[in-house]
Amino acid sequence: MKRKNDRKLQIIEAAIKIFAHKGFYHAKVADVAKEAGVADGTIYLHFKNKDDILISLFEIKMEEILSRFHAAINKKTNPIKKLKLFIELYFKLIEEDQNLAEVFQVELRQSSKFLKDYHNQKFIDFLNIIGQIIKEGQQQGEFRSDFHINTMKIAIFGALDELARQWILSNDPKFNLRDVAVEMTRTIVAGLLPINTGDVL
Amino acid sequence: MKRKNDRKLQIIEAAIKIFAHKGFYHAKVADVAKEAGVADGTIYLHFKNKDDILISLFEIKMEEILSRFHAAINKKTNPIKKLKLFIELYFKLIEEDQNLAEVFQVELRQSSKFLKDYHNQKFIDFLNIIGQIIKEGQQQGEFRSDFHINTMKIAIFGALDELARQWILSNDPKFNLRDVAVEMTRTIVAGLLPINTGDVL
Amino acid sequence: MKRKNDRKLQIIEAAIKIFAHKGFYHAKVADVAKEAGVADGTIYLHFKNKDDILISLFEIKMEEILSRFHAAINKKTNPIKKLKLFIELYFKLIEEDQNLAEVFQVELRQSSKFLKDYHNQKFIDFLNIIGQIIKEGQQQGEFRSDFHINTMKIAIFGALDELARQWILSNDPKFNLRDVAVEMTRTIVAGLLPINTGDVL
Amino acid sequence: MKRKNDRKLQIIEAAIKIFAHKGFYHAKVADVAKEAGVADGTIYLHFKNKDDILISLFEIKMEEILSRFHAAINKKTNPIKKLKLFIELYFKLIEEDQNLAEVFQVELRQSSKFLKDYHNQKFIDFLNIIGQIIKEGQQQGEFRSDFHINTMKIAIFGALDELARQWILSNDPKFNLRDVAVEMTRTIVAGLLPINTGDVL
DNA sequence: AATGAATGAGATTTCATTCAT
DNA sequence: CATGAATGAAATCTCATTCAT
Repeated sequence: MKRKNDRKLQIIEAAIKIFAHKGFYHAKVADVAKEAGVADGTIYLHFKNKDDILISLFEIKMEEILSRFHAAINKKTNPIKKLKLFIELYFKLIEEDQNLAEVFQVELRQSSKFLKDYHNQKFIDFLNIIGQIIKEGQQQGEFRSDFHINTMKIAIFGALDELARQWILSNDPKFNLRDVAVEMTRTIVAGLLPINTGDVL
Repeated sequence: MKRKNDRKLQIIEAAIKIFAHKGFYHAKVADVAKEAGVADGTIYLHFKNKDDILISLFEIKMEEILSRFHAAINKKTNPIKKLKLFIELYFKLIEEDQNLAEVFQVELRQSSKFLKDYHNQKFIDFLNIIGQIIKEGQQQGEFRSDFHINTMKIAIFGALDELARQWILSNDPKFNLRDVAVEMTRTIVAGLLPINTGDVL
Repeated sequence: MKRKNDRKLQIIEAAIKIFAHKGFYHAKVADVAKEAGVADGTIYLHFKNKDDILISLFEIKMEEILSRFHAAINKKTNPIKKLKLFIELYFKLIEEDQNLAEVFQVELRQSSKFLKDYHNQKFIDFLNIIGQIIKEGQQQGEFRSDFHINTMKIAIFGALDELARQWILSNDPKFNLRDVAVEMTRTIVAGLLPINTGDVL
Repeated sequence: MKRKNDRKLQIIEAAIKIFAHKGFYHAKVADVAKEAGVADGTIYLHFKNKDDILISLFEIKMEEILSRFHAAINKKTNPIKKLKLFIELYFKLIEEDQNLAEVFQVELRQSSKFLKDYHNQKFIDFLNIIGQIIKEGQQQGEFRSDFHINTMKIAIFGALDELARQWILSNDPKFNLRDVAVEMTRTIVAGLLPINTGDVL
């Protein structure tokens, strides 16, 4: 049993690399097999079809990520600290495994719409980490309450995600995600604090 | 015998519809031809190949969008008003032509990495509309200066874009982009105002 | 009527050039039209289809060639002189219009087998010029009689033709067809003279 | 599961038959596949593309032919005997495998100009068998020396080749290649013997 | 379980030919 | 007569998936 899972992970790691470099549609199953060092047919002992590789990859990796995020964030109690940490963790994640990041950013975004029967619950869970933090912030009076949590969690994720994407696409060495994390934390928190902006708008 | 440009636009409109519904990779050139009411071969009188349909589509539509945004935003002088307007225009754009929005959001994001020799200058121009607004805001002392314009323009675009994407993907009638515009304007402006957050972080 | 024929010849000249450079199958009717300076559709006012361009081209040009050869050769009476002249005329023909030569050599050879309903009578007539010369030579006792005219006319044509082909393909400036004509005349005549070779074979 | 080479040869044999009957350009890859009893896609496991079938076919068959000719001819020492043998072998080759002959005669002649990057070294080697025989003949004083070997090898090949082609195209049962071989040997040898023809020319 | 040769459906693209102007 | 935009049949080639070994 352990062995079987090893082989599956081995294929997934190969798939991440290949999908990141060629894109899901341009990647051939044979490419993944070669990168994984197995025969083409072996892929089909572990995955239903090509789509299933992408879905499984996402499920498995996302589970790891969710655990990691939950574990780290639950150690803090202050919502602002939690938000700061989330941002740091997110950019660290991107930096650590660019290939995985690229697959998530580009391929899954596009694919979830076309992969049959795939409801992307893990992504929703991920967004909800932010949602939960904001909620606590509102409950504790640290954040304004004149916005919807569902809107804001998407907006925050979108901001971080787009920064991550542009960081991946650009190869500018001056584009440093740690600095970006500091900037973004400051700005996002500023945007959420209970400060009246009514007079300028 | 239609004017050459008419025929090209007719195919582009069909392509937007088809690509939005099926996705670029799942869409057949024959689908586009049928939707446009022309023969398959006619496509190739106007476009080099399938990729070229997507690129041309983007170039032409993006030009329109850039003009429209520039024209509207240049009528205002106050950076905060400009930012507010940008957000409104962006969501209006998404609402007006969901198919186009979907193609831009999903297909082009994925494709721009693989379409050969396609440097997406128009997208950079679009981002720079936000960049320019922020810059003016900083110069006029309306916004903080402790962040990079290039970071912030990406973040703002990412936030709006992700909201738009989720709006398109969800069909929740309660998810109203006009309300979102109001919320986001308030929050983004709050995030940029020259207010010290140092004490909470 | 004269005008109509002019237009047809104009297309034929263009076709010779295009077919010589690209080969019949790789040449597009549109290429021929462009080279001729007419619209694609105009071609079909003068020719039934693409095959018909090649056939007509051959018929018209071959008629000219046959007349020219007959006229020149009939001025001589001696079969050896006639043969010498034929060889000279043939290489001169090749040198004069390489494009036409190339079309005849490569395209027609291949095409006559696949062009529907085309029995290549003109080519037979051309071979028979040689046949007639040999026949006269035999009758006048200048040539041996222990070979078949039909065999020999093909062999002689083949020798000259292959030399022409290689001359066209090579661009060796030292490969001079006039010298070749001299050599070949000497050798062919030697091969036909009534000299017994029985002892060496 | 056949040996890889078996499968390739099987496809080549099918291709020879199909190309001979329909011509390279009119033959569909699907025709070859069907004749070979394999799926269309299988062709592409062994050949890069349709052109590659023709080139591979030529290379493989030509190698066989060159070996066979070299082996047989090297058993003789006398140049005249060698030439006689060459002629016999050539016509035998044509008779033995008419389909292959047809492909070589018609298709390759036409194609070699267009198949990209294909320098037909094997054909040059084949011509040089004749060249070598003539050279030996000259060195041993059996043949005249007042002609160029490079000219004569082409002429001899051309004569034989055109006879072969006409034999294939005609279906005349009286057209017998063995008789032709005898005639041609006599004539070619006569043409090369050191006999002065200066007085008749 | 693993292999990898074989499959064959399916998509892009070409281009000879037509016909309304 | 001439045009050239439009047609659409047809062919090459790809690649996810299967299955005998």
